[in-house]
Amino acid sequence: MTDQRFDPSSADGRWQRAWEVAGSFRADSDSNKPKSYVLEMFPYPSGRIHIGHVRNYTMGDVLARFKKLTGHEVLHPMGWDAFGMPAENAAMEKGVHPGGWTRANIEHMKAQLKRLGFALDWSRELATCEPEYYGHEQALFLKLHEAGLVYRKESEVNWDPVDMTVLANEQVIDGKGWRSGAEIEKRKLSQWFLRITQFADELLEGLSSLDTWPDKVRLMQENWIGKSKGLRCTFRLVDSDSGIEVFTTRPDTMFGASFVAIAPDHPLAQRMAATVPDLAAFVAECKKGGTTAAEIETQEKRGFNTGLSVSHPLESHWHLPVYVANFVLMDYGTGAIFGCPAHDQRDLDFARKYGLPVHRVVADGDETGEVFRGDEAYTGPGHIVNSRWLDGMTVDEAKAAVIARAEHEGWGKGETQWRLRDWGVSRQRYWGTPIPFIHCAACGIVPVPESQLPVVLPEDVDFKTPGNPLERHPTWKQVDCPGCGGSAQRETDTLDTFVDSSWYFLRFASQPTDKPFDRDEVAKWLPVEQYIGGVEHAILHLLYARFWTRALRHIGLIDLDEPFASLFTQGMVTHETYSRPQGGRDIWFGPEEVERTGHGATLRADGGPVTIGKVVKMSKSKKNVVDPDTIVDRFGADAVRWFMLSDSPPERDLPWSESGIEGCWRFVQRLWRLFAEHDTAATGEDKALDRKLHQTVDAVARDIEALAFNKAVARIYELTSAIEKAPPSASRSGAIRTLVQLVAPMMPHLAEEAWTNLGQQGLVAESDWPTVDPALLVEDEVTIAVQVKGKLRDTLTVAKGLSNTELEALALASDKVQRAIDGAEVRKVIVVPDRLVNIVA
RNA sequence: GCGGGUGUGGCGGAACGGUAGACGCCGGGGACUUAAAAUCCCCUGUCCCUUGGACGUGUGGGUUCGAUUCCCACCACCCGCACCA
Repeated sequence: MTDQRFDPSSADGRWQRAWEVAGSFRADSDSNKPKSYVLEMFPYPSGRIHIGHVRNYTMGDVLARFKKLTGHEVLHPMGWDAFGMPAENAAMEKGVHPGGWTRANIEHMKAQLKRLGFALDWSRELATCEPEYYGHEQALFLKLHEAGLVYRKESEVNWDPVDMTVLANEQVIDGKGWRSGAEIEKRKLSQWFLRITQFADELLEGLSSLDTWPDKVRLMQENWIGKSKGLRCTFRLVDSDSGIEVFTTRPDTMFGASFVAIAPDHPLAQRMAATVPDLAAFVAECKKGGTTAAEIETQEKRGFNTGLSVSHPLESHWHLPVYVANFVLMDYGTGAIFGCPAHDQRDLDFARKYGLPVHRVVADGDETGEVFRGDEAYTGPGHIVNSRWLDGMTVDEAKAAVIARAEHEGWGKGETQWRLRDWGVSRQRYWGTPIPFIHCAACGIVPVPESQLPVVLPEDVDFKTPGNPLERHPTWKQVDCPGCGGSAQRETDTLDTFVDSSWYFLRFASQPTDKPFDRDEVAKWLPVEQYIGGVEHAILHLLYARFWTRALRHIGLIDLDEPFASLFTQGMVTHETYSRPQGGRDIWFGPEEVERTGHGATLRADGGPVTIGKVVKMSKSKKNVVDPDTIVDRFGADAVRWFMLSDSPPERDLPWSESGIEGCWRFVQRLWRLFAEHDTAATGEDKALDRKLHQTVDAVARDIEALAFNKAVARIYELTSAIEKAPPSASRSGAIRTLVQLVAPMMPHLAEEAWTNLGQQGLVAESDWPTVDPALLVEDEVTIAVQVKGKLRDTLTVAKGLSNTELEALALASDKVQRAIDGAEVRKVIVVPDRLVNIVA
């Protein structure tokens, strides 16, 4: 006799051990089954698993388990994106070592993941912070260097002048350092770059082959790469031989130009600043603040009139003033622009502020006057006006015409420009992959010989003072030059952690000790059939991984263009917030501190009311987090997994709720009763139930493959109700056995327990997905909607496949329809077979 | 500021241009019980002159016999913006 209730506290661990003993989720490279590589973005080991991880990994797990049931050899691995800033912050705040902290976090989080019963091949686990991983990364970096894809150049960082350290963008708050509170400055450093722009065209073209990626991600990447055709041309300085080189994507608006602006770090600005103190002060002022685009573009547009003038290339006696402006970026184009205020918002803001002329040169309607009014630039299509020989052309025609003339007259040429910039990978930090180069006074910058890899991080570092501990370490950076043998220094920059995550999916395919990956194993498993992670990675991580894959193919290490055949971006897990104003600001309470009471909520501690706030992403600062361990303790892994899959479509946010998880718990028990209490000896056929069963199996399979888990869940609820209501029969017994298999990918522990209790041999995780009889998928009756002038007036249940005339006659015979027509003349009847009749009267 | 997305009952959501609200949660009523828990059954978009009807998918327009779905404009919220991962 089975227990009355399903007890996850005993069943979960028992089945997790059974899978481990059976090696159910070991991926066998030599299997001749079709291969399926299911991958979720690996986590940063922050300390504890977040409920968002649980959602992400549950989705991948359902797919991986389903693939196994449908006859695939599945690779479903897990690892750790283990380098990064939080470990150094912990070291500074708590005095622990980043390595010890990270490894302890990994142990804890691994145990948390295991409790959820994920079908992972733990034999392939990796952590990017171990030399066994990053040593291979150093070797790859050196190979890319040999191929000319790695170089050094100057680039700006956020400099904290008090802590004397480089800050990440997130450490700059309102232009000030997060610890010191000092005003941040932009400072130039010589840094390492990867030549991603060499692949810009390929990365753009490749997007069209990724037709199972979300359109939004492809669009975002396309915009990020930002291919644009434009004109590079020279504006000659008046009374000088030299000029200012400008790049523009809008040569059509050239006659609307009213000024030229250069970046504060443009060579001309730098030269002039040396002799003009006011300009030097302005340039220094521009150095304040952070380096992010959002910050630069939202700050007030300011400029400094240099007093210089340039001639307009199309009209040499027409002179334009030259400004140094804080919104012009040295990194993009030539570091100089011409401003056409009427048709660019930034230029318009600037022109209004400095009283510069605003000429309309593109018109979309009757308004064609030269004087442009208002504070909203017109950037849409139209025809050119007030522009001499360009008048009447479309924007595109005018662009081509100006480029043609510039090339003919020799003052400029058409050019393709990319918004994408090369990837700066230098980080002035300890907890990352050391960049394997040596600085020698005699030989310059020399690669570490492959035989000396890995360059291992020193363990004995201190975090008491800010800055890079590698730089300060007493001995680590002192080495002999591999070239001349003289004394030299190691590079102390480490690699951006995005490098670590740009090839981990290759290392999962095989883990040889003498090389980063085995080419044949990569060929067997890659590309990843389904990659799942958050939208926040839509651009950077995914673009870098695509680039790295192409770069490795370029140097002949693999034969793969795109690493991820299909991509899915899941939504966040959210929760309502609880707060109470105190001392002029809100203080927040966690869900476990609060009692929900009908409409409101009270604080358990004092019984007083708290405000129920917005439903937002779970975060420590708002305290609206739930801990996966706690809920697994209370409800077991299956109820938690089921909740992760129910209700919300997987690409949308999922609001966590106490009542929701309780509902899932009740459903687990409801299934358990159904499995335990039914009459296994019953005989006889139940055609309607058979039909429902086969329709459900078919639909659930399609839903899982489309990752529409919420729909699969809804169908399983429907089938469960249908089985519960059906009288005992052989059909019903069969349906219950099949239902166990349907829920097995989602609630694997319950399913194993039930499978055994039903007398089935082996593990349900290793069984075969039920087959569908196509004959049972079709219904023989359909319900037809009958509308009069588009409004529903009646429904008819009729045999499937009636002709249009039969349906029309049946519809007109309806009393309700006749009442709605009310004697009016029937002008038209629209019939959609097996669906609807619409009478237009 | 720029790029991308989302918007449907009290809540999460479903719906090849064709019956809006499947399925779940909450709530209400009932059954069982000494009682509670658990479980089961029924009801549950709003409004009205309630055997019926009107309204209703962020807002305002448009296309169509018919629009949650397609087009245009707007509003609100969310994500990304190159050193958070």
